[in-house]
Amino acid sequence: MDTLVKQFSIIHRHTGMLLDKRLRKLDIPRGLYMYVQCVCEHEGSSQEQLASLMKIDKGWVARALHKLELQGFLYRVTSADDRRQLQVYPTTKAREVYPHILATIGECEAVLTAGLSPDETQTLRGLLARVMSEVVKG
Amino acid sequence: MDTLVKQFSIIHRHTGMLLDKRLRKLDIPRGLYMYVQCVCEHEGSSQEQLASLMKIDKGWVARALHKLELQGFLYRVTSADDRRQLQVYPTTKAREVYPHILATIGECEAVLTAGLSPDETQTLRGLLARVMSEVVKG
DNA sequence: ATAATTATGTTGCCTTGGCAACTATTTGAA
DNA sequence: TTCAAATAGTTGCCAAGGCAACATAATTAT
Repeated sequence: MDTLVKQFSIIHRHTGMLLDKRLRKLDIPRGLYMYVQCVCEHEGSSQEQLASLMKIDKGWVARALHKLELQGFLYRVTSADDRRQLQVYPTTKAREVYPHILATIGECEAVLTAGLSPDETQTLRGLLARVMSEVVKG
Repeated sequence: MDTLVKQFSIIHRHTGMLLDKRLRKLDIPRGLYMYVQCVCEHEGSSQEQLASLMKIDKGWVARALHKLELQGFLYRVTSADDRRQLQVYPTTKAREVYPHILATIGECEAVLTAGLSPDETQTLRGLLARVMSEVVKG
């Protein structure tokens, strides 16, 4: 039996490949889908907040959002009450693509759970949630 | 509840950070521990075989093994019966560091499973093994 | 036996993402 | 009030890894 570390590594990398293949058809920059998703679901959040939601380095978040802004998926406005903050909003383009992103994620999850019963899938989700909360606190 | 895709992404990235922190103390190039481990456990395999065991792109495997060879963790000899193949062997340095790698992986797994009972951990391993076999076949 | 195909490894180019240093703003304390 | 500390974002640098093109060697078919 493999180690958990190895299992997570393999699953994550191959899930990424599945997503890439499917997202390329929509005109979404591969690997940036999650920023579009997150911004659609948390309109007006600051970059720091988005980084914390996704548990991703704020430096990379800044770059990713910049790219997506250039490509017309979102826009950023300086917050009125704290001029350091940028509030991020989705454009119409993002909102149009959002349901397709959800569908794509759904397809990938269907692949991941193809060998599992609905009950087992639920068990897995729960266990992962608990693993996640341990690993993020280090 | 987060999507599985997101959960796997967060867990994988943060597990990587845990490993990095610990491996830096041993003199192992961060992120290359798994190649040392794999070569110790499958002496004499070709690069193609190692890539397939780890489900990692052979191009990156070639580069990783080259680095590790320069740092004295392994050596590669052209196979006698197929002169295209390189057979990879661990050096004494690798064998010395191997138990520390296992210990480090163990520590990280302890963090991951800190919120789980032994039974739940076993369940998780089993579910992940099945998810893995689905995702690698695409 | 030679030509076409397949297999192995190498390399270039690309993206994701972590870390650290830096700037600018805001807040809090002397 | 002014000066120090905390906070938000940006940028440079680095590593991991996927993909495709390539060279060389082996295999198969003609």
